Amino acid sequence: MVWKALTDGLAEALKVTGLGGEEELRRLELAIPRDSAHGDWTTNLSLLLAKQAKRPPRAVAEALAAAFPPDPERFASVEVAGPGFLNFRYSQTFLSELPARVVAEGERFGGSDQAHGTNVLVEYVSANPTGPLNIVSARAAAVGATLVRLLKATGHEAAGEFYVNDAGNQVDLLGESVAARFAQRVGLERALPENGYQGSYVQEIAAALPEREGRAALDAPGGTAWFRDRALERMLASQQRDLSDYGAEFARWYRESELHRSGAVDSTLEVLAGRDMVYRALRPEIASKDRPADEEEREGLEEATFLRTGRFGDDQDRVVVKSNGAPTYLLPDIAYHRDKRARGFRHAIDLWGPDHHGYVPRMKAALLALGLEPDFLEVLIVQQVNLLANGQPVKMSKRAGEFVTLRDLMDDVGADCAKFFFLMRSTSAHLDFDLDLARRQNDENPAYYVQYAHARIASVLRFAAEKGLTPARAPAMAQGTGGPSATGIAPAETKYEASEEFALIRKLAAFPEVVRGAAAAREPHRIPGYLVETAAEFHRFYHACRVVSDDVARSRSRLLLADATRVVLGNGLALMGVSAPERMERSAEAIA
RNA sequence: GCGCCCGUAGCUCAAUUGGAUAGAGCGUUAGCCUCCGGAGCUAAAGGUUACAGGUUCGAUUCCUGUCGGGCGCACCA
Repeated sequence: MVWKALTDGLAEALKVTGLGGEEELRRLELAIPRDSAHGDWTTNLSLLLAKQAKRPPRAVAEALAAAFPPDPERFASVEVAGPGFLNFRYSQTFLSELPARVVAEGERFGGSDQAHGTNVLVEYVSANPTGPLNIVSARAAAVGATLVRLLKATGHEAAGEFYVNDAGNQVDLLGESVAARFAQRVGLERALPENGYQGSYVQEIAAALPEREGRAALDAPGGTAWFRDRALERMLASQQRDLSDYGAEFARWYRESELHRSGAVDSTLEVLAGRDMVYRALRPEIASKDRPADEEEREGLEEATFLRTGRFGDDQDRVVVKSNGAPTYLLPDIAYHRDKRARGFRHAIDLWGPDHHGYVPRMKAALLALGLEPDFLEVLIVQQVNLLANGQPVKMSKRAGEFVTLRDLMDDVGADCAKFFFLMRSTSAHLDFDLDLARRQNDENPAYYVQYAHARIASVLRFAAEKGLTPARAPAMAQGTGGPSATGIAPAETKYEASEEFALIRKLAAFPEVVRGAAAAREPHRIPGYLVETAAEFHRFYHACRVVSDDVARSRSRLLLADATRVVLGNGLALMGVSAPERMERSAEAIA
């Protein structure tokens, strides 16, 4: 991996010149400049070290460049540029051999073992099992699943998990709503509870219940539990089916009820008490002028149990056990994260919806109170999605149960297209999802651009094969040894001259760094961005360079480059969970 | 009132964690099919990065303030 070679080389240069050691190396930033005139890789290390070295940045850069160990297999030059950047340029050998290396590594190309197997748990979606998955869940599912794949690709032991809130008021309310709809179905009078769920799926669940048992449950003392349990399992199964069809994999569906049953909730409270982190008190006074109505409600309240989250950066202490003895949502959630750590995960990444961002300081504070490492939990907020149709926002009312579901979206624009659109944008930014554009199966739809390039390459390879031409390849290829010569292909066997060929090769060479950066920054949107650029680079190459021609050696070199591009596009799409088609049918709409 | 996300081309968004001349797509305009997939390519036009300060070799990025948009501020989950 080039990134590693540069890091090692600069470490050596720092040592030789006496400009720094491990401390300085930690500040090292390597990047692929957007302007290729600035080389294939660049670092600003000398600019960062100039002050402490008490030498001008350019002088530091000169010294580092001179001390950088020669590596003609990879680099042709190390230049000092601008105020003191160090720019590295690939050697012809490296570039000529790269396509063969990409094809030899196949689906492994782009990955690395950089993380050395660090355990990471990614919790995502975790929607309440009280209704169909909505559009924000669809976005979170695309992002979370891709994040897991990115982490795996960079050497993490990563797993996806869905936290099922199957305990508490919300599922009780679902049970009561279903019970009411069931009663109405069998001709009995029963009003929907206040704030009950109104979506049509509630009726569907009620309609599927066996009549005799249902009637018995309606009359039984605590019979709503019967409705609750059945509604819960049905909702859960439906969510699991939707996410599976959508391509979002979860290693485990972790139920909140397990935490209550196993005693993990109680023991977590005991641990917090043992650390002197909880106390019993009445709710603190809130400015009465803002909340006059609270005066009456507060009368007669018993003491609740508070957690000292205020000590750890939260605005105030939070209630973990209500005055009626029931835990708040926070306590089992703390127990859940404690369990994540106990299961051996070194790091937990949670993807939460936009309405939960206020909950982040509370949760982090709670885990600090528990004694977990400060950086154990990392929360990413998946911002909201605005659906647009005919250029107008699609109105969605959760109260009336009217909203576009994940299933609607898959049926409407397809899972591939939906995922591509969600992953195109930065997770932390609001997203306008243009349904009209996503529905369109023509050149205006960016989701097809990358897939088209992949299908086009497959077509060219098929065309060449019919003429008996195959991509250039070395007879014996060393597997998995890494390094530029690992393919064993001799440079003379591939012949590249055109600027479009080298531009494409350079773009392919950047893929591992894009994957590494996307994983490290938790920014999946870099992948589709890179793939669009790569597809564009391929199309440029394709227009400028005839691939299949009478020149057999050149044809085979170019077929190899096309094949390498196919591998990279395929790997990138696989990271996104988007299919890489060998063929694409022209739709009637596209032809018109 | 407090907190979080955000404000970049007509529209939707990037900008490699502070880097070199702020880039794509759509839309607009002008071109390119005897030939490997035209769902493609080439080019033009389009910017005081909301505004005002600050930090430094360097700011779209970090800090402060103002304006504007969205979302949160429960003994709900």
